[in-house]
Amino acid sequence: MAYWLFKSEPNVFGWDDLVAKGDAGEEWDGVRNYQARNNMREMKKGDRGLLYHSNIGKECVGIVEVAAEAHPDSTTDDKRWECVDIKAVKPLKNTVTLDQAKAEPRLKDMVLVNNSRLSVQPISDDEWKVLMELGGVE
DNA sequence: GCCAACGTTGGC
DNA sequence: GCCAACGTTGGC
Repeated sequence: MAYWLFKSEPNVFGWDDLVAKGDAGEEWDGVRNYQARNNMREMKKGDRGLLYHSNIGKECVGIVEVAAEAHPDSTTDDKRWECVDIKAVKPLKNTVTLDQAKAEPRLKDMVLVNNSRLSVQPISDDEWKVLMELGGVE
């Protein structure tokens, strides 16, 4: 199983909004970045990820799951853009802030720390374990 | 609100 | 195919 990190601005679409969507989840549309799109194409149904709040909070807030694999982005007719559906699994007991990630030596290679602008990022198995530990998830 | 970093666009 | 200019993102 692969792990991913999804970024969003909570005042636009945040964790609470995703939770409100329930098991149906939400189409992660609007991504107009090739790297992010390529990452989404790699996703398999059932892959896990974290939702990260940018600007406000700057923290990972909860665990999400890929509910549907890449399909055309319904918000555009441009064939280049695809997106996946994700749903909320459960919130982290402790949110993991960007400062914590930066301060954690085992996360020094995390994409979030080095390229905070990429909106959909891969997380390695090792990084995931550290994040779960920091997040208070057994 | 500012500005640095990055990605994309378009002229050559 | 290169690179300057531009727009956007996101941390501060």
